[in-house]
Amino acid sequence: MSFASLTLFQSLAPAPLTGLEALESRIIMRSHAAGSMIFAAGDPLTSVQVVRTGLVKLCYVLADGDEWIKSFIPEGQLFTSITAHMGEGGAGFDAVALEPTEIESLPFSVLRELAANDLAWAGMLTELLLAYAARKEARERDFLTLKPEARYRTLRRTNPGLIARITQKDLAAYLGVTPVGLNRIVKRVENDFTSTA
Amino acid sequence: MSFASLTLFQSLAPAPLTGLEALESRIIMRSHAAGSMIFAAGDPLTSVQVVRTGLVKLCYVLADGDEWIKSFIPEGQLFTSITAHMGEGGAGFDAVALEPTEIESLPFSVLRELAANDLAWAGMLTELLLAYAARKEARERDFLTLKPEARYRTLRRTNPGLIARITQKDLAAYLGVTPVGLNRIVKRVENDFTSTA
DNA sequence: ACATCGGCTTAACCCGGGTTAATGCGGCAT
DNA sequence: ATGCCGCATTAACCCGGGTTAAGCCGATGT
Repeated sequence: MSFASLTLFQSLAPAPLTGLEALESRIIMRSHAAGSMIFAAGDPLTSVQVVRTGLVKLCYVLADGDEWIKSFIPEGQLFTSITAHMGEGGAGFDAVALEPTEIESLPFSVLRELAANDLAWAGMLTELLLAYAARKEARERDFLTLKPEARYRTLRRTNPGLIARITQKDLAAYLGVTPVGLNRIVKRVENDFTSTA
Repeated sequence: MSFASLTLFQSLAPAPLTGLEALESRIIMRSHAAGSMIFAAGDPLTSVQVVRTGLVKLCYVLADGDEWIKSFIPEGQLFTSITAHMGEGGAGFDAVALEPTEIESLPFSVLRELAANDLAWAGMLTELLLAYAARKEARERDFLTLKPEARYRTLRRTNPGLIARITQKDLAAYLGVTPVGLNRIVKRVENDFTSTA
């Protein structure tokens, strides 16, 4: 049986991975209804999660109740809280299912163990972190160099599929504007397209 | 002789590193005058840089000439362009010395070679990337959840030393506001402190 | 000593997005 | 079928930071 996480790891490794059975036996599958919380900020988190089907949002919830979305995780992608694995205690954010979602969960310690003893696994981990760092860097760049409207236009161009799957409210929280603000932007952009066409 | 990069790597490795001589022999030292460019966006970049003394800024320069600062690299820190090592071609940003700066440069291929054949080096690379990812994540979070004034207040609290070393113009480019905008913020914050005191 | 240049400061005006609030709509539960 | 709740939409007003422009100051070069 081919779990999503196994093929994901294989695809990243510089050489064939051994010990997949050891990992496979530690995988736990879980289902989450749309809207349900997978883990909350502060929860102790010892595992890595792979989304098999569905969609997850990772979000910071501020003291005043404001919610800002760090990222969306669609099927086939992995997520975890980095700081939780650096001795900082719990997760740094909430994870919430946006659709009926199936998740594979496996202990981070297993992965760390494999990487500490096997060069192919260590190489896989490096690739994983490189890709993650590149994504975070791209997002930092967007926040630094683009205004809200340009951020929306960019996302609309590069990832229309995501926009179609989520609410405007969540999209606003991801882009760093309020729902009302985003609605204005969307209207403006639509007008641009219909009038130009 | 103990190069800065060697002690840096040692401090991150989960186990003692071997083959340090191989690396040491490939280190090139370079001096850069204040204001001089270390590399430009688009330049092919095959090396990793460690700042020994001085201060470097990494910045995106947009088509319209606007400059936004991705990060400041003080002595003892490492920097490189991640995307340049992922087959994307050149560096994604400029690197400019802000002070008289001495830099150790070493081929990334050497590091990759070591990591591909030695678990301790692979572990070091993992730690390095984890720390980097955590920093980028924290900055993303600041942009997402804080307004410009709050970003300035946070930096003022957590890293006053940096503020003292750079111009207000560069600080503005780092915080994502214009120089005029930052100047207003600084004045406001100073007033808060003197009137409360 | 002088001119130059870049960064800092301040002022005036502009504008995009924040805030609040009202309305409408669609999905869901009972 | 009905009531409810959360999201989308729209309007009115507010405000922080953007823009432009002017004056100032200190460092640098001649």
